[in-house]
Amino acid sequence: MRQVTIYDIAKEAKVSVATVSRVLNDTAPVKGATRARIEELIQKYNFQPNAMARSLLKKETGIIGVIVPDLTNPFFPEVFAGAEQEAQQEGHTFLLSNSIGDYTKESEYLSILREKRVDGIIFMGGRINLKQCEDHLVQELVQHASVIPTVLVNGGLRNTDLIRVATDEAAGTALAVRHLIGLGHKQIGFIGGESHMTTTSIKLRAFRKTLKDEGLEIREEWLLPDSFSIESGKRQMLKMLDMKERPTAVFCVNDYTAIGAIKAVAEAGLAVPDDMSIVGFDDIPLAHHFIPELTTVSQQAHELGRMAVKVLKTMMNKEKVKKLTTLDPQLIVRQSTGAPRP
Amino acid sequence: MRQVTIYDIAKEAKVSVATVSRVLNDTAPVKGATRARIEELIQKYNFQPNAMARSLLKKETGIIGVIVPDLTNPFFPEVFAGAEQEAQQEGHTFLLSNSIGDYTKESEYLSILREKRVDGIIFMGGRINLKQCEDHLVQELVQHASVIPTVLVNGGLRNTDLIRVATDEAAGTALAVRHLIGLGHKQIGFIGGESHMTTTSIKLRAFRKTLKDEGLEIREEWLLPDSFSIESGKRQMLKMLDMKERPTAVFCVNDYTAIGAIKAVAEAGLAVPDDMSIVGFDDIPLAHHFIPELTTVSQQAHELGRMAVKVLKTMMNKEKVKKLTTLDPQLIVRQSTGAPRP
DNA sequence: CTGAAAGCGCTAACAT
DNA sequence: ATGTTAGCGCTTTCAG
Repeated sequence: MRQVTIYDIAKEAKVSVATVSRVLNDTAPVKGATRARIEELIQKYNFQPNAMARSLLKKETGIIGVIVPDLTNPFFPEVFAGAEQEAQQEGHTFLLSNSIGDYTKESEYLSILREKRVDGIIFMGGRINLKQCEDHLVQELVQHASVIPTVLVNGGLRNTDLIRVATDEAAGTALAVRHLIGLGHKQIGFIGGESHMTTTSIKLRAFRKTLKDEGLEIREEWLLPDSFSIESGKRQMLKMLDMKERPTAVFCVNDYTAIGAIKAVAEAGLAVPDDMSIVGFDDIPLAHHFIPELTTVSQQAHELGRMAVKVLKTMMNKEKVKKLTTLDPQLIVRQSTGAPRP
Repeated sequence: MRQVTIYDIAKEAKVSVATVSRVLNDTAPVKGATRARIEELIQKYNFQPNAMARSLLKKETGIIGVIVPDLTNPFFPEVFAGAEQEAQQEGHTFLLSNSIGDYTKESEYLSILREKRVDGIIFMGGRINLKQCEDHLVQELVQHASVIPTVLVNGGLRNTDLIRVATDEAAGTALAVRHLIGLGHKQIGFIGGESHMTTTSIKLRAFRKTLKDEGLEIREEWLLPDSFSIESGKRQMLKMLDMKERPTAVFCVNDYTAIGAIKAVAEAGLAVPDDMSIVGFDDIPLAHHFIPELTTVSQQAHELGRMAVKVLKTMMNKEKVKKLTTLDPQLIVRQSTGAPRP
């Protein structure tokens, strides 16, 4: 069934398409009677103008493309919701895709977004979280970004000046570690995170710096990166519990590893936080439903999403934007941290 | 910076746009040399054809619109991931929007999707989960569906023949209740769910039917709908624990209420499952990380998403489809259910 | 194998 | 206040 066009309306209303367009967009005065007639027809046929035809000449689609690594990770829907809220007013819509961290897929989506002439791109995960990113992947993104306003969320690419929005993970780490120190801990470990990802190295560096600044010793054997899963948290905590001398508290790179660590402690018949304080990162929903409720650092995912489109909007207006917009993370103190046993 | 067009390529290659189009779409033989020259230019300028111009005349956009009530609820990202996987091959992309269950917002998005001429719509949540839906909301959706292939996921609209894909919630409920009965429970309660939503009434009806079929008594005071939150589960379980005579097991409408119920039991100093068996519904990630791990019914969210686009694809091909495609839920037995105390 | 030209549905000068 | 017309960037006959 062919959709009705502006021509059909015009013909039946006995006016030109220009007039119909005028009432559609309220872009010039139209006589009351004519307008009424046209509006009636629009109602009658339930006419909705073809956005593509319009975009073709206006050169804007009202669409923002979003690439996330894994929507199944609760962090991203939260960012998305924030972005959506901020985009609401301007009536922007989102083309969303999961890259599953697969660089090929990222490239494909980038192409699709480009073909669809989206007004802007929000890029998360994958290549922008790598400590070392292959050159052609960098170039590709730079190329796209030179044509379409693009903002990288919680990531970046060395030697480029791509616009970024990020929570200050180093500050977040410092917040968490200071909290532990404030509680009286002097022996603190680090668990989780893949070493080739920036989020891990940023946190690890901040971790070391904070300990050092506070005059505490850094014990290399208590630095146990691995991956981001619950399993890996469990594994590394098990390893830690096996040591003759072990920390009284650990900082985990994210909430999943923290939960894994807690499980390991519990299964070893020890108590959190009495025998071991544990702090996570991200504040996923699970964090405050878990028992014990997890002390963690909130990345303000929602705010991150809002900020990303805010920045994107100013880019689309061709105004100047800062290369890096930073968001302050927040420490959420709950039950998994406490003073060490005397 | 104006994007390069097929004309720019054509001019520089000294051929007509038709020829460029031919190599772009491999739609007719082109002499090797010419083709090479053109491909080189395409490379050089990083040319990507404008999808809108193409869609304008092909009358298809390669976009599927998805309306979900709340992406922050882990069920939906899972469905989305399934849909994405299935759509992959055909290269379809998704325009996603959160309606927050707000009917006005649903209407807005429906309009936008229509204007953008998406190839199909996947509709979830909101009005299609209402026992009683206002007529104009029904009509609106029917109208859109008459123009754009639309599938309703886990919901429906009375007196319409909109295409639906859904997990069989009644069967899932029966599965859970039979499991409880098989364990030896004879006194079983029902917790959670808003009464005006179909998911609640479907489950409640199946609950009653199963008890009856198994020859068990239905105690009206043990039927406690409320809402879908953790809080409501807790609240109703508290109420139940206060009764002089109480069930030994409860079926909760979803995992959140089940978790709330468990918390209430734990805080009352009782044990799950020894003092109270609890079964949830949905199998959200939290379900198997919670302590005790939750016995629940999986809706097969991922499969649901795949099926939805599968159905959508056949609709887009103008082939016949069943009005209702049903998916069998699965019982996932974990730790929150067991035999009642003797 | 290649080119010319019509047209997809709409907007925006430019006329009237 | 309204109509005419030229595109927006692409695909697709129809000729050659």
